Amino acid sequence: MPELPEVETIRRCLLPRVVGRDILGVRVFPDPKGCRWLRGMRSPAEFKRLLVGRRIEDVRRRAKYLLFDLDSGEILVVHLGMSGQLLLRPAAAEVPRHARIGFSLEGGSVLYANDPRKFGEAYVYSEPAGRTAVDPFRLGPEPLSPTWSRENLARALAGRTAPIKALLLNQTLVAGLGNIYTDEALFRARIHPLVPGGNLDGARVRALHGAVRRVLREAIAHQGTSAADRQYVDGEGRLGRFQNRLRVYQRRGLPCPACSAPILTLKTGGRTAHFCPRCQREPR
DNA sequence: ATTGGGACCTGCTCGC
DNA sequence: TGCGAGCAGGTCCCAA
Repeated sequence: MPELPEVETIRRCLLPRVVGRDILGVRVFPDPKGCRWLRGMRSPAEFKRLLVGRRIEDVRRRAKYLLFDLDSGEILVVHLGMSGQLLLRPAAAEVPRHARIGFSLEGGSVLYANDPRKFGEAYVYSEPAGRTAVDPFRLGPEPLSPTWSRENLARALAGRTAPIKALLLNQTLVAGLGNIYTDEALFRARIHPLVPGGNLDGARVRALHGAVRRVLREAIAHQGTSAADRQYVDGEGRLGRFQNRLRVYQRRGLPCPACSAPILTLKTGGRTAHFCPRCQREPR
């Protein structure tokens, strides 16, 4: 579910609500098949030991990862996978249906990791021994960073034969884009999703670089995309609003906002790409 | 090395 | 109304 704008929206929601608070307790909800959420940790007990009594000093984002800086110097790393949510609720409120972890915070609230599909993950990064799974710090550049230049994108694409759609989804080339925003950026740059990345000339790389930044900024300004299944909500359970501004994603068969041709979809790399066949020229 | 396909899970929607 | 197939925004792993 959550791509860079959704994770950033969650971060901004949680920041004033959790920073400066102590973690009073950690509850790991039992799962008959094992809690995949903690697969990066040796055990739930180890996870709790590293967190209970720690104060949250900051909440940062790296690509689609949320990083909770702890007063121990360690970092609670959370990735929401496809269906994960971080929900802040009063301690007396109902436990979310798919709760995997509950972090009880000073002040009477509980931060729940709620995730029906269990693709999410949390672990404490305590350089280097505590981390055994994903390394969030070996991702490609942040697309909204001032240092991510169009030359940087051009270098990443040079010589690549894979479809540009697949390359934009590759987190080591540029980090934080998922299926929604790759489709939306390619539409805005008028590039067909199957064009081999290395075939893009300077003008099109420049257009793509600008489109990626614009679409991400606009999506953050609208609190992310809560698409058809409405799974994405921020820490207070609020929906995003960018779904009203999507131009191609989840608009198959609807008219292109630029030229009115019906939006088409295709499959590439196991993902559905949405595009306008008239505005985004077929590669040859 | 790069590319492409499948696997991992559960819940929801759609068509019959 | 009920059922199975297909689909879903992410990442990892493997084989070619």
